Amino acid sequence: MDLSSLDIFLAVADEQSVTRASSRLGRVPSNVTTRVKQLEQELGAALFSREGKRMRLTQEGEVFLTYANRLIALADEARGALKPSGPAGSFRVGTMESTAASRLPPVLAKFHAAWPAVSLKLITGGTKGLIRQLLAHELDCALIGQPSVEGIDTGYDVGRLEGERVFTEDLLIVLPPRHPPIAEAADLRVDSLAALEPGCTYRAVAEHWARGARRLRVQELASYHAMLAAVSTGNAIGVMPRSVLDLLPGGSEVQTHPLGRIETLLVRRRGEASPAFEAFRRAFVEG
DNA sequence: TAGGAGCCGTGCACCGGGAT
DNA sequence: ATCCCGGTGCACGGCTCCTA
Repeated sequence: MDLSSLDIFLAVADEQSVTRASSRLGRVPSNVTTRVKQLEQELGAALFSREGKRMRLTQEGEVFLTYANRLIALADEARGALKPSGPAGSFRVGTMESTAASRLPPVLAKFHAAWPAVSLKLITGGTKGLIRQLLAHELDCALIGQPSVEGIDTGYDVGRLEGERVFTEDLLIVLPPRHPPIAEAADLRVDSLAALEPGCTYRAVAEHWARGARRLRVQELASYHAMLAAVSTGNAIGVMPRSVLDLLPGGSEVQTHPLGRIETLLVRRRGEASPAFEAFRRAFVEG
């Protein structure tokens, strides 16, 4: 088992296609097929199930994926550690959509300028999904939302992860332009909540806030632009940080109700700090 | 240093599945 | 039924490493 075999395995797992993986890797498909088969023979397990033309990871493949990600990341880290000039290699950062839009641009610009040798990959998602990916070694660190209210489980496991606060967000319920002002959830005139995926911390906080007073039907949307558009029609409320609302065109036309403060944490697996992570962390701390 | 063995990548042909 | 696309197998050539 060598690193190139792992690269090939990861590319096929990611693309679910030999042809797309081969094109991404700059190899011919037959070579990719051969290398995958060799790896399967060496491991004594079928990593993929061939379903027609689709290459799907088997259960063994899913298990091996975690290890392959760890091995590749460790190799990158080892190469980076030997470079006196600073961190290098790939660095995978998971982030909430809102953080990526409103907070990260200046941090990323600073990081890229300081460490051009680091190939940074940004993956967006909800807090729960990001934590799962971090624990599965599919990410090197993640920016997650951590509410202060009790009773909301984000999946943040302090035994296996460690993190520090990098931002504080003012979370808002976003109300349609002509909705009367509210003091609590019972004052709502609509029963639809436009929100992102189920693992989104902000969505969980909004649902927790409305619990008991109103049963909100969730309209699941893919972006904050779509959320604001849904709110503007008058049929739904939304939930987003003030920093995001301020960036959206039309954001000043809706009404808001404060939902409290949410910490954004920069988290990593406990005890694992690569040179690239330290450099990334400094980009936040030193502003 | 030269020759052989083994490994790896490429090119081509073939097969099967899906779309039209 | 036909065509197209994607996965696979095989032959071949190039490269590297080992040994005499």
